[in-house]
Amino acid sequence: MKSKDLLEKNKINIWPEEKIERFRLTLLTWYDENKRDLPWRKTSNPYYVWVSEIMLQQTQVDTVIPYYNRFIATLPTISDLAEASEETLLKLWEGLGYYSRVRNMKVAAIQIQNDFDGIFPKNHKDVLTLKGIGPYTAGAVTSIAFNQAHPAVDGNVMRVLSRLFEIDLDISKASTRKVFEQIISHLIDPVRPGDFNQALMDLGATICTPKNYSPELSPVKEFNASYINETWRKYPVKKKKNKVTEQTFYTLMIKKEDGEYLYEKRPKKGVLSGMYTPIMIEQGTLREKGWKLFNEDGSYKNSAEELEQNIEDIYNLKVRIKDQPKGIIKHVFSHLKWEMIVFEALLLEDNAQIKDLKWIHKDQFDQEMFPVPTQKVNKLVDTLTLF
DNA sequence: AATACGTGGCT
DNA sequence: TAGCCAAGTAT
Repeated sequence: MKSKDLLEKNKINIWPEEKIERFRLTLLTWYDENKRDLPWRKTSNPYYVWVSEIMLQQTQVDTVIPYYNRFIATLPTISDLAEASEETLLKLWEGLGYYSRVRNMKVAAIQIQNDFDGIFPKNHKDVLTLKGIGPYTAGAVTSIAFNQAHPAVDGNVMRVLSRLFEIDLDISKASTRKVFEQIISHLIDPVRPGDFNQALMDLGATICTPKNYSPELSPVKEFNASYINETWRKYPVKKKKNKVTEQTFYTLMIKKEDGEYLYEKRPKKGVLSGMYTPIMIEQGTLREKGWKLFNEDGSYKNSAEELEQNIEDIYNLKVRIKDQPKGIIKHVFSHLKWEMIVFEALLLEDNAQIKDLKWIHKDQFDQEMFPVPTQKVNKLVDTLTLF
């Protein structure tokens, strides 16, 4: 669909040129005086801008800063990234979440070596071919690093614009982003497109916030139709999320006498792919159909014998499991909740032939990459009483 | 088009 | 607290 059709269809009236120019000036003046001092704003190196934009996906600025500094200090060039091992990369990303982001960055770095002579491409279409770079990130990097007038529409921008123009479209729908990109293509400052995009995001992050929003404090309130019409509480329109799936796992900290603990590498697909967790058995998937560790009244059964039998059947490991759980750990993902009922166990006999098992000494925990649920379980190690 | 994919902060 | 929210992308 042509851009004009897209805006007309949604009854969005773009301002006259004179008003657009006043808006640019007002926004950029505010930005120049109020922009946040962020490490990636000290450079226009496209590699650094790229790293920051990937880290900032669905992640708050304060969380990203230390990760960003460590990442570029460790891997200062694109070729460093292309040659880095998966373990190095995951350790640098440990705790940030959405780990496919860093795996994709390595793929993209190799793409840059192979397809673009090792130099980050300037052409917007070329940038979009890079793994892990979608419409937002392509617009952000080309506008910020190369000063090209491409929209960079993220959640902030959609929230700001939906309030400015009283847009009723559901911002949680993928198709909606294109409408906002059309608006930006009209508004964006042709001289300072990178600053314009960042100004809109800063405005969304600091003033035009999701909660505790006070439109009268905005530097662009005179342009804000929802403020003028007192409809600002309606925007943005966003569909509520569905409830997340809840899963309960019997989680085993299996220990050897020498202080090593057993971990299992997760499958290549799915949540926390390729990362290590303790042995986890989902409640309801045990061999004994319907077997549970709890009595009907919610109290614990006084024996983990059946769980031991399942471990032997599945892993060829003979273990002695302590009867009472060591603790219950809850971890919330974006799309599911885990409840981990943690038991300590002692290895009696190891006939395992599954290669994705790994013994790790507790003194080595700091050197290993663990996802946060595993880190939470690991914290219980110091409290283990053993047998 | 809808869903999978982490984590931490805030109310 | 349970739910929402944060500079999205891949499939």
